[in-house]
Amino acid sequence: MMTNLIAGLRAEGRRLTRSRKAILDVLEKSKYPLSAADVHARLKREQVAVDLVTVYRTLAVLKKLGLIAQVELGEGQFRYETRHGREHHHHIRCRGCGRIADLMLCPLKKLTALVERETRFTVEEHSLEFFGWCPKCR
Amino acid sequence: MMTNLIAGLRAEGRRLTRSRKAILDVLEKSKYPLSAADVHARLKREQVAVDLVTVYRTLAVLKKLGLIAQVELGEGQFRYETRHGREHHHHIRCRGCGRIADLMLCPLKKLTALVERETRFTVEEHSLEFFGWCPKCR
DNA sequence: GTGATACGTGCAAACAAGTTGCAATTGAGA
DNA sequence: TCTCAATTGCAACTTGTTTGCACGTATCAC
Ligand SMILES: [Mn+2]
Ligand SMILES: [Mn+2]
Ligand SMILES: [Zn+2]
Ligand SMILES: [Zn+2]
Repeated sequence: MMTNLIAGLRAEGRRLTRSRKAILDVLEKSKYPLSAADVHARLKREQVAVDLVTVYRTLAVLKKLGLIAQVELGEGQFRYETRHGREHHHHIRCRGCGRIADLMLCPLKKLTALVERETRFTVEEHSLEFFGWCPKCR
Repeated sequence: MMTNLIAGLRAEGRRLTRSRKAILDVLEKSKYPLSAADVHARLKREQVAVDLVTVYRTLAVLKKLGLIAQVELGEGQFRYETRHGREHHHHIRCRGCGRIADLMLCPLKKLTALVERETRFTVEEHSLEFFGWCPKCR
């Protein structure tokens, strides 16, 4: 991951900084996608002083480098999760407590061709999220 | 649809108003999901004076009544579309021009049981959106 | 139809997520 | 170590959405 980060940054003439390492590290350690505010809060907890604006800017860079993925879960905010070492997958969010769990499967791998035929668009990406109730909230 | 609206409203002790009819009507006529601002702009174009705040409040009511669905397409805003007379379906959005097209299929109908087994959540809903390039932008 | 009343609306203000301008700081190559 | 463009922090801003409150109006009982 750090290797990908360095390589990606250099390829665009960008620099490896303490903030960037720390932010990517926070995402690597999380079991679920984090919002910019989440990342910022965790950095603070770890005594890493990084401004929220830098978090936003860094998330944009990491996303452009393809190191993290942006996720939308109906909350009116974006979340981000690392792509390193994790296969393409999706999520489910509890409508009671907000808990987010990974769903390590994707029924769409084979469907791209069909979607392209139906819509006449070229498909580049997709998002698939589920909403429901976790065992505790049910 | 107007029938559903009246019935739904009454069931909750709410009233049928000019604004609510007009907003639902705008959504019924649109071929793609609209943002609150979109709805507001179309009302203005039709000389229907409704405040943007009322649009937001009405969208919330219609959503609660199950008459409209909320859609997220990676834009940092919500869109809404009527459910009346339209089967459950999904969308694709062009990364060039922003055009949104319906995709009248859902590969997930049979998948709920599997998702519930995998995650131990109860599944209530899902969102599936595609991103790519339309013929003109490709 | 009239009146009472609770629901709905407009306007201003507040919020919240995310972005931008700019001066000061710092990573990376020479 | 020096140079300089990339990065950062801070303040201000933009955009999408929500809230408070006084006034307006749909609905219902009479
Ligand atoms: Mn995940
Ligand atoms: Mn649609
Ligand atoms: Zn997938
Ligand atoms: Zn579906």
